Amino acid sequence: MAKPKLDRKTILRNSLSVFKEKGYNATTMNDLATANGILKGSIYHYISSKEELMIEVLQALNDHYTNKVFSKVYENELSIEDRLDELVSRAEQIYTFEEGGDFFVNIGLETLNTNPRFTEIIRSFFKEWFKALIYLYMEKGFDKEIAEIKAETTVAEIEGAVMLMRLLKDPNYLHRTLQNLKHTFRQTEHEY
Amino acid sequence: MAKPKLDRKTILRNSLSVFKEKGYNATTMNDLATANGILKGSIYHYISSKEELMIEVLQALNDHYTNKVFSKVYENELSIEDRLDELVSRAEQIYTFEEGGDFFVNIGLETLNTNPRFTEIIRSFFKEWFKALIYLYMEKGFDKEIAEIKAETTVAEIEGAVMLMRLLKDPNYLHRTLQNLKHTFRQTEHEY
Amino acid sequence: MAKPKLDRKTILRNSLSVFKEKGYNATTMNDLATANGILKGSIYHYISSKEELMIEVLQALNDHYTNKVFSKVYENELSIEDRLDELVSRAEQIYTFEEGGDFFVNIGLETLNTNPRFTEIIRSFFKEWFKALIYLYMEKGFDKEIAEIKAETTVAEIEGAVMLMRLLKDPNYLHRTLQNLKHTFRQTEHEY
Amino acid sequence: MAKPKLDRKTILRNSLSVFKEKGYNATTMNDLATANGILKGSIYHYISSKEELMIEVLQALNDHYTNKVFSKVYENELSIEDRLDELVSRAEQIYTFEEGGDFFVNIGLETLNTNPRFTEIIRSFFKEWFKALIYLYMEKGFDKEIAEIKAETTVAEIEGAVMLMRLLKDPNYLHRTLQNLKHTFRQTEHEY
DNA sequence: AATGAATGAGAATTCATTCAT
DNA sequence: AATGAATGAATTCTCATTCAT
Repeated sequence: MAKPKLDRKTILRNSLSVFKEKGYNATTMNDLATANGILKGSIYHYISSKEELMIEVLQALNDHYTNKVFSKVYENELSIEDRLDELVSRAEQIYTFEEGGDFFVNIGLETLNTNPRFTEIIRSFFKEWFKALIYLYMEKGFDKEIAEIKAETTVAEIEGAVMLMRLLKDPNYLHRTLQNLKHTFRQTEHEY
Repeated sequence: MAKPKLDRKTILRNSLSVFKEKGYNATTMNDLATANGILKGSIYHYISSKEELMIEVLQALNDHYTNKVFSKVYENELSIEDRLDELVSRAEQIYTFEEGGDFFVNIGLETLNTNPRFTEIIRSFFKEWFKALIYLYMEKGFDKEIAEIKAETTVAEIEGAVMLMRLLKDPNYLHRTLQNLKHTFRQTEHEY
Repeated sequence: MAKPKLDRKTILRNSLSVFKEKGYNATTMNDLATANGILKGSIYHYISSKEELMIEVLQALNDHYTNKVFSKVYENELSIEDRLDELVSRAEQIYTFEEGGDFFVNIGLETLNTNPRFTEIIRSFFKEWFKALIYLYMEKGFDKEIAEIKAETTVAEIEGAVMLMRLLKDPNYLHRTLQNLKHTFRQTEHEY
Repeated sequence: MAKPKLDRKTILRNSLSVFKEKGYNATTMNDLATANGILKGSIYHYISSKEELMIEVLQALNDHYTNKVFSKVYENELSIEDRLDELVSRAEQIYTFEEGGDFFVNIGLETLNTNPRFTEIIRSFFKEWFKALIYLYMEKGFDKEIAEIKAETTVAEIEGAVMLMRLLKDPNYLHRTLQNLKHTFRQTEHEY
């Protein structure tokens, strides 16, 4: 046998893909091994347990969003509106094409009462997202309190739309929601 | 020993409560039996399998919402606004107090790729909900197309808020979202 | 199928017999189930884990020795010499016929650095044995300090003989050792 | 990278040390490799299997005792008493400092019914030990039969004491036993 | 020689389901 | 109906061993 030498990133990506499709409990170690092109027993060369693997996946995703997506919001090169657009586009791209951007919600809800370690990471993801949106809305001129509510509503809307998109197999839900968000954001100033 | 014979409704309610807390896969037949005050072996006197039980639970819930909640929307005794209020209040009550009103979403997402029979019922639930909202928005004067979008957005917002409420353990998300919805609904006419 | 309804004692006896033959690590749950006339999956109706089963076995044995064997030593109906004889005969009977009376030693040594919970029970067994012998030797007129050394030597000799008996498949080791013990005990007084 | 090539003796010593601590079944090839400063896959350059390794370890130990320890007994340079002292001192040193001199007993008991090849070597070790002691006791003037019994008792006492020492974590057991042995040996003649 | 990776045969344990009483 | 017991398939994880580089 040659040496495909699975690197960490590949393993995490392949595993994410399986977890996305089946959720945590319904995913077997066999599923994960197969997705990585190896046999059940071999996956333990790379990970120590199913739970640890999920935690690594969640952490990697959280890091990615925090450092690569949400962080854009604090860079001054673009206008505020463009930064929201950027954030939204990234979200749409992720949710639509990687089919399962609502991973945090899915896993979060499925394991809410059984795996506090998962929940912790997932909460931190949403807090970072809130922070980014609150920052944007405050830059846009809203009071902190209002900005907070708007941030929460935005996230709720996006997550709700993603969920409907998945359940009802209609990608338009998300697209419409995001369009609406961008539109509203640009308009908002006129109201105040 | 005169154990009160378990009636269908009781079983479904008790089972729903367990499924809500643990999800589908993580719930064992033992959990379900215990929640019904009987032993594992006995539950098969009432149901034929875990899967059928879940289907019955989903169907009962769907029936309840369709016939008791969404149907109110078509009754002309109240004003349109009051009918939305009614719908929203019901939602808040259910989601907040029964802590787990997002049952359809949770189970739907968890079993999306593994149990099409569940998905089917869940989809029909959302379609009924949409229908009710679309009807309301059209009564309010919106075009069909706009009404559809508004209905979807409304559901997405509510479901998103419920998710955040559960994940972040903050019931305010939902309350604020629903307040906002009612408010917007009443105001909308002035814009047009 | 009828209902053989395994009672606790039977399970513990059957399991003891397997553990005696194969030791702790080499015994599989399948071995234990088979010895109890059931299938692997069924044994979990009676026990929660292999480790807990072993603990129960050790505890039952320890209780038996403490309450049924060592306790005889403190009853005044017999002469001291007869009480030692009694203790010794019991030991011989157990070690010889139940082939594996050195269970405590075997399991103790095998799991010394891996299962402190086992070790604890095993230590308590030896302490009770010491206590009984020290009592006898003191009744016989020896100083506490001497009695302690004699007790330890006695146990060491018996256990050593049992080991040799097992390893070398010669039951005479034990018999001779015990004979010698009884003999020496009766003679001792003349020396002092 | 110039790793000092592992010589046979080093491997056997390192492996012995691991087997002593964990026993046969609980020792993994990984434990053995690590103890030898190499990785799991590499150990097969030196040995062919876990079982063969254990056999080599047992054989090396047996050779050592037979040729370096027990053989002293037959050399006429020292008095008989000094030869026993020598034997005993060696025993004490080995058992106490290498903490695990009861290796033959431990492994013997653990694998008695599963690895006859181990048992064979272990039996031969005890036979050599007996032979040496019988020789000593006969030189001392005892009849063959008495000498045999005394030899057996001596070994039983030492092994029993070592076992108690390990289980009860008290090194005094062995020391007292050996002192007693030497003392008795020197005294014995006066009784006859 | 050394190693990293892979393998596959079990190991303990869980659990939905069946069934005799 | 209720139950205790049994079942057997599936699941996670371990580990001795093999092998390409």
